[in-house]
Amino acid sequence: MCDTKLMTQRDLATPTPSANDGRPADLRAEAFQGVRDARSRELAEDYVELIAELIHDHGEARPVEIAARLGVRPPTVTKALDRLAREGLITRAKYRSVFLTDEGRALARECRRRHEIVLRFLLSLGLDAETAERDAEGIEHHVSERTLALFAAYASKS
Amino acid sequence: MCDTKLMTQRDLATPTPSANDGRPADLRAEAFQGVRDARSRELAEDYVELIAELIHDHGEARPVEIAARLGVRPPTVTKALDRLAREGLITRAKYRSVFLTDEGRALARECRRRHEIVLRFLLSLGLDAETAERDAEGIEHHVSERTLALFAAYASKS
DNA sequence: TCTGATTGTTAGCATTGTCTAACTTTATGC
DNA sequence: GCATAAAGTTAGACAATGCTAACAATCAGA
Ligand SMILES: [Mn+2]
Ligand SMILES: [Mn+2]
Ligand SMILES: [Mn+2]
Ligand SMILES: [Mn+2]
Repeated sequence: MCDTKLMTQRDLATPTPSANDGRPADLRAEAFQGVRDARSRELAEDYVELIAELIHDHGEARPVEIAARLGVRPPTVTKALDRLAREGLITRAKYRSVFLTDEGRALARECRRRHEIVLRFLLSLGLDAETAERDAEGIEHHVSERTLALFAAYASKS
Repeated sequence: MCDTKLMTQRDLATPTPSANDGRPADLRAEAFQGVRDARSRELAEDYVELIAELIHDHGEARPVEIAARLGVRPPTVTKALDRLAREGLITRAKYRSVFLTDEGRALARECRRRHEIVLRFLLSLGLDAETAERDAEGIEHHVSERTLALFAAYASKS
């Protein structure tokens, strides 16, 4: 039934010190931790960025609009907005539209900046607009300030 | 208690057709959906990539090593491996080391390729090694094949 | 001003991903 | 070969993120 040779613990223990050694294990773990942290912030970032945009373009941010633009169902938005309110990024009253707190507005500004730098960079690399927008939406949450600076420099130089 | 002016639904409804119009709402929703899909694949990708690397470098992939490199606790790994097995990416027996299925190996190869292209690209942009590794770990899951091609071209050209 | 359509919330479910505490199995070293 | 150390699993908790179905509030038009 089981055709894989069952190796016992420590079987091939000879470390085989090939490529990456030293203490990259720690650094790697930190990198992964950083990615997990970024992932936990993604949702809030996309929400506040979108809310700021809706307020700017339409005068207000309604849950139904947020849901449509994010491509999720209204109850998902309700729950997410509750979390954002709990985190102090927005204020809201039942059945009413959504407002950003100062903190939320600051985060939105920061996200919009990142988004635009990444997007402009991808476009300046020669990527088509649609793919650029798609990729930027994911990448924006995972670029360090340092990388962002390089992206901005490249985009303005080209 | 509530100092925000409570706007009623449709208050500032004048559409204010500023910048982005047309049907970008749909496209945006698709972009967000794509990011959500990518996010749901992130974990499996990092696991199989790491497992392949451990097998290559050390002859086997043990949960304790996986946990150390990812910076998570052993039970987290156990549960994740159960999911990967259920998805057909790995095979395993209790208390034994982990093996990749053909499908898992194929995914690992693909992830490694993406990871390396992104990493080389960031380095060729002038980013320091540590930040590059950090950012690559997050970005790799959100670059389209098209973007990847541009990254590869830039890196080899520079 | 009703009344039907639209919008929003609630309740309840499923999955993922993380943890700690406690337990079991395997490996190691004497 | 046994005792201890190390590795791995199980159980159970919890938060986040999504969904559907059902209900409630608001809006808009006749
Ligand atoms: Mn985004
Ligand atoms: Mn964005
Ligand atoms: Mn990664
Ligand atoms: Mn990777």
